[in-house]
Amino acid sequence: MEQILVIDDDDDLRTTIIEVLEQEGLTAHPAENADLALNLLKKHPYHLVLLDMVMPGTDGMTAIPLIRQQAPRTRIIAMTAFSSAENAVQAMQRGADDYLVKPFKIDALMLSIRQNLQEARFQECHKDTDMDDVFQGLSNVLRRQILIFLHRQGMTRFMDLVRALEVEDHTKVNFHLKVLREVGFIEQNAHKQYSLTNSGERAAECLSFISKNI
Amino acid sequence: MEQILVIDDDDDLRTTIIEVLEQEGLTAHPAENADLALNLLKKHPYHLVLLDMVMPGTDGMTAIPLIRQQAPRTRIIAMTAFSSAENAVQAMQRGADDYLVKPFKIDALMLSIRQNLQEARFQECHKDTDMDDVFQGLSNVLRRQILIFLHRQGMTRFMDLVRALEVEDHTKVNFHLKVLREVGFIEQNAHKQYSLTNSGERAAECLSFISKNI
DNA sequence: AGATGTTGTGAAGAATCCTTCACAACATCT
DNA sequence: AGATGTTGTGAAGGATTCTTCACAACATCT
Repeated sequence: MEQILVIDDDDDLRTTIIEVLEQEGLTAHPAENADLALNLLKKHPYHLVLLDMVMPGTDGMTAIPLIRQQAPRTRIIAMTAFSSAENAVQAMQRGADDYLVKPFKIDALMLSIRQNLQEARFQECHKDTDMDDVFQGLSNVLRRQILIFLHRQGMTRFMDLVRALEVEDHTKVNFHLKVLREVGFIEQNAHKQYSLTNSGERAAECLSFISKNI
Repeated sequence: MEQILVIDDDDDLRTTIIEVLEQEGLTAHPAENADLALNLLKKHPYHLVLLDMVMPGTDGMTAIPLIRQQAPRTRIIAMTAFSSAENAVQAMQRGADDYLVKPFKIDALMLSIRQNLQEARFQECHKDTDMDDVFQGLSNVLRRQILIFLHRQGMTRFMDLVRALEVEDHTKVNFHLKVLREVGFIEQNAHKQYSLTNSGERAAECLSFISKNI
């Protein structure tokens, strides 16, 4: 069952939204401010949060990165009555996945929720690569260089990659490309160009996270 | 020198922006439509593109993911005269890094450019400090289990660790402890209890980061 | 002292990972 | 067509990593 957290200080609206969500067969919990919400998120995993931007105490804009930090995989839909393009951009830059302008139709809300839950589920099933595969992919210097190069460069053809990495024996690169393909980090398009899959992108981001943090 | 690509069908605006950027000491190239821009991006790496949303031919909104795919690390600043929150959200969801509403002050443009270039540069510093040791330490299931256990548990004696991990042969654990010690992730105190060093703590945090994000 | 449990070493072999080599299919250019 | 460059396979062997085994120093308990 999909778990949803509704963060809004307006009692009526919060209750209404929760009733609608439960009618739609989703499980929804209320939180009347951001701090309570963060506590709930600490204890329990949610698939998605609906977050009001304007609240007493910690406001929504501030809360976004805190929620992101606490629950990196949880979808965040920002809601606001005072909308502007600048505000929307800021919310997205801080990590919101969508941004709804009040008053919205229930249909619009449900559409956004359904889409975000589905994308999350898609990424989830793409995540079935286990930690072991990840480390299998990352456990070799050349493979890490390939990942980083493709992360920076995007689509690249085989020999260009070989030359960029300054490897004399191209079959060596081939061997490691095969490993990366088997692990699901890279793929080839119709023109035989290599690029990262999204799980490969995430792996490359992990690499940069590690190199930053070690 | 920072390379910038200005994509706009309005000749006057394009020229003006390029002049300003060059006065600021940046290198800027023009492209009057999205297809020309994609060709330029294929040939040459840019740090940042300024992208008009409304153009004949491939429009800006369509171009964003294409640019993203061709040049994943290039910053994209979307520009539009017809702004709405919905439009801004869509641009960000497709991969824009910022979204400016025309007419904008030159100062606002330069601020966004400077910020984006700086963040990009920050992410760039990928210095391959001995990542090899790190991965040496993390490249084995049992070693990862040991790290995670010590991260949760703190100081632990040898046989307690062996039993907690349910390994039948204690010398196996010993072997991996030795590796972890050589890499500098763990240490022993006077009572022969094992615990994480601070670099070991950081490694364990990387592990949990990875398991959250993959 | 003797029995039991803890902590550790070193070496041999197994398993895995990586490199190298020989070669081949295919595209592109002259 | 022939030459050149690109992309790829498979097998052999070398290198590294992991497991297992035999054993030993030391503490603790009875």
